[in-house]
Amino acid sequence: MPTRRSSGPLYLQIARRIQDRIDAGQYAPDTRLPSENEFAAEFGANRLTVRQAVAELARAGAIEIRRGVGTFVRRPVLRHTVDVTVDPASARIDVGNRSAGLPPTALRGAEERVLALTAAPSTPADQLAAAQLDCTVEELTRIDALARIDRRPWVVSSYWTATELLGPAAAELADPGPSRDVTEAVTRAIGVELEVDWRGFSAIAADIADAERLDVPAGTPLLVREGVNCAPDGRPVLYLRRRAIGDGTTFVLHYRDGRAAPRGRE
Amino acid sequence: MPTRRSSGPLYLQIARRIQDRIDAGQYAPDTRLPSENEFAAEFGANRLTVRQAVAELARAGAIEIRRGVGTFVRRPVLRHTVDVTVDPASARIDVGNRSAGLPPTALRGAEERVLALTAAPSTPADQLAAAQLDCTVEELTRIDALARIDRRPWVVSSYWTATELLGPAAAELADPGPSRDVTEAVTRAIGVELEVDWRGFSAIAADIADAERLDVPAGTPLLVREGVNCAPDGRPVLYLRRRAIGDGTTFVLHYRDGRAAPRGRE
DNA sequence: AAGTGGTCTAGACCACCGT
DNA sequence: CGGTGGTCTAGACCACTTG
Repeated sequence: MPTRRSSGPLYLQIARRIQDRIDAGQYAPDTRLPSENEFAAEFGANRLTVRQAVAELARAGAIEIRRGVGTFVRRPVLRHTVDVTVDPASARIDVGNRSAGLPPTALRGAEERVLALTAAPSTPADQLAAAQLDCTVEELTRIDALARIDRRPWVVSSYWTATELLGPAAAELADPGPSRDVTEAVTRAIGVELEVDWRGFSAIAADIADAERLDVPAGTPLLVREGVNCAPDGRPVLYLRRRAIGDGTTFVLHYRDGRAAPRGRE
Repeated sequence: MPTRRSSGPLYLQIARRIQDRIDAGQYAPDTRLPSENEFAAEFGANRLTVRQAVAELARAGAIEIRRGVGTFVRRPVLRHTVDVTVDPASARIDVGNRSAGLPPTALRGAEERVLALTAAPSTPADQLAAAQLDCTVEELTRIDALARIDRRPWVVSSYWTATELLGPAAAELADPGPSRDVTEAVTRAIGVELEVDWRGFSAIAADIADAERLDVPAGTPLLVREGVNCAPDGRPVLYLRRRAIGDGTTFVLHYRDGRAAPRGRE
């Protein structure tokens, strides 16, 4: 499923061009974008077509539309964080990680493949990862992977870790051929036992890139599960961020022993 | 913020009328809806206007559009459930519940008010709640509440419990005036100590009703946290389902003792 | 008052799907 | 092939915000 370059509907081409300018910093955060009429003139398209492109970016969360004022590049969102300390006795459980002994039925027909391996990446998400791992983006490698269930795209995962830690095992990971458990492969490449530091849940709109990989419309709700794994000495070593198609996934935490799974689910 | 009846843009009025027919069962699940041209003729509107209404419902997840074929009423989604058993030692921790000793800073400026109290409700969500609590919808009462942070809508919560269990305390709850901790008020009304059975996380698109309550566009990603609380004898007593504006909320689970909160968050 | 985005119409052509 | 949704245009009027 190669990324279409400059094909497809006109409104999508326009949306991509605007998004590219935002990514390039040509339109900075909080900056006002050109008006719909100005875009229409520039791209030689009808205002409604431009409008569709702009609406797409707004749904994807890239820009914000203020009626009667203009459209603006969005800054990374302010989040309300609800913190909970889980009993450290359960520290070894990686919520939602296959290697934690999940019932195999939960992920029957699942496979995961590496999409790309990028050294020294530089998007805003990469900056965040660097902050989590107390290092710079230059020291990082990002691994992008796509998991499918029954051949349908299900979750996009990104893993960040120090390039140095990956070492020669990186080459093996880069081979996009085989299906594998990427979490496990990365952990093995790093070569130390990792323990979970924290996990967070949130929901976002699919941006244009994730939308193409998951084969859903931009703006589709995605369930985000992110978190940090540490080396035994407590140093943060791995930051991961999964985006699952939200309305097809539930993470369930069971708090009581010996009870059945939630009822009434198909 | 009263619900607009038959006002507002034409495309929204049309969307509501179609949604009403779906809710009433007039258009059953998997049924094909009238074509855009047929709707246009019926409502005396342009096809593009109808199209906007239909797109709204599709974003809200109520219908599914199949190109070249037609639009169909969606059935409740098949979900992939990832189950994890948390050490029962942490059974008393209600993830994200204020009464569990969360740092007050996490929810500074928060308030929660009851919106409505409905006996014997009958939507699909109510059916699900009844299944979770091993009873019929006739025996249930649903409590809808809206929490705000700094006066901005933040999360819509629905609580289901047996009408009988609520007893006379229901009248007090129904008073929409005061701000209160609804979880705590309901628990007190029931009169027994409750413990957490399970909690689940998923992401959905805001339907038309939630979109109005949260003052966001239909289709906005919402972070869903749902679960069941039990009486000490193990009987499921309370089912709750919160929908938070997804891109403004993160639930963070800390697995290691004595570590700082996730870094790099604003 | 001027400029912005929001809604609506009329009409056209295309791409996709089933028969 | 016919019907469906998908895209695009041209033009119009409205509602909102700011100066």
